[in-house]
Amino acid sequence: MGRVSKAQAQENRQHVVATASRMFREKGTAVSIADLMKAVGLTHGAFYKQFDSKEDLVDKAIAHAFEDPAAHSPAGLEEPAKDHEAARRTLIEHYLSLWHRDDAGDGCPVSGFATDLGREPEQAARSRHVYINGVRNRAARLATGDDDGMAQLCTMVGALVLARATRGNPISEELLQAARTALTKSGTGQLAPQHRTN
Amino acid sequence: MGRVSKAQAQENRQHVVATASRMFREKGTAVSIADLMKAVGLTHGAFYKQFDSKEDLVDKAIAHAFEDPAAHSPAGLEEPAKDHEAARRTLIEHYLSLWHRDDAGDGCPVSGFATDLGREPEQAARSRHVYINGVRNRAARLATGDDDGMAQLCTMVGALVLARATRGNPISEELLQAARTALTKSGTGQLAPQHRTN
DNA sequence: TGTACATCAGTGAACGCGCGTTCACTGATGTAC
DNA sequence: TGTACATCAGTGAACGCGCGTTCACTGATGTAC
Repeated sequence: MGRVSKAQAQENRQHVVATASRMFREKGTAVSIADLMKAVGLTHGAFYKQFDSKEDLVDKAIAHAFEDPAAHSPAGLEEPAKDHEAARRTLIEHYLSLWHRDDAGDGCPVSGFATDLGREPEQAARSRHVYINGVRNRAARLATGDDDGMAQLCTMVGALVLARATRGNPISEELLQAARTALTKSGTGQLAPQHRTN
Repeated sequence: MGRVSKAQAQENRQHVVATASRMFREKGTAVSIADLMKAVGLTHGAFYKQFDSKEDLVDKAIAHAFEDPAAHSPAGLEEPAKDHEAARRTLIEHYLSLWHRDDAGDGCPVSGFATDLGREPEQAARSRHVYINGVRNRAARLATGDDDGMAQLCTMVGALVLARATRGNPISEELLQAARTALTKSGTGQLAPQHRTN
């Protein structure tokens, strides 16, 4: 295959970033360039025509995940909610759903990249400021009258991370339910369906 | 170096497991056998005289982390506390301390292995039952009259993981403090010192 | 207790493999006239 | 608008390197007599 049109090249580039963004959230940033490019449908040699290095791609993939609207508001949250409290409840329900537990690739990058970023040396990780903005943003959406939302975000991230680690055992669902109850003070005893319905 | 005494071999073996337990919590289970054995002070060839495979070691290292008393009760919690509520408060204070944020290797394995275990295929990870016991155990120690401790554990794990991911930015300390306040309803505004004092 | 020999923890070179990265090459795209 | 040539996204082989694992070898330990 010879040269490809500028528009096609741009499209391929975005496809690589979007795919990396999903694969890194799901499997960690250790996913290899060969596997990534295979998933995109290109050969690994093309990678370096588009990116300086793997590190460069990791930065761009993390930034992309935070711009991905699906990661912000999965399922039925696309249209802006009537009021803050309704939006807060919807966010909690989706965040602690079985769908979100089982589909980390399309899920929240705050949970998806937390451990990988925590293991990077402090001065490296140029994407840390993007991550921190994401944390503040999500906390703000959880804020209530007497809480800035940060403790609630901790509860949600912890519940998701623990539910993923214990998947296959009943405690996984119990953790999600316990967090829901604590955050809404009115647990329904009913978890959201496993897969997206929209 | 020729053969080594049975006692010495046993000691070396335990040293490898203990070191792996710390390094895996800090850097993830991707730490190489070469690096691990170097840290222990042996050559990598000796590894297979003691363990079947790296997977075997990972299982043993995770189990060891859950048996490590320091991981259960860091700093001044060695002696059994007078009552459950005092023990609960002490656990929270230590869990959300700067020491715990900055020393993952000697820290709680529930936080340290959560993401690694979450990325393992469900049927693999023979150490998952050890992990689940650890989760139940810690939740029980946080339980109060109207809460089984699971939502609180989510808050603590989330706060720790997020504080590690954002280290170097003020939000890291804010997250720990927000979680403390939420869990004790009496935040002191004062974080524990960075390093162990005992 | 003393000697002879088997055991086996640790050594260090080597294995095949996958990693991130480089590079000569291809040929359709984009451009200059 | 048509022709000639430069550009450069994508290809696929190759690079050095570190990975998990194997193996012939060493020599102090452990044991049999």
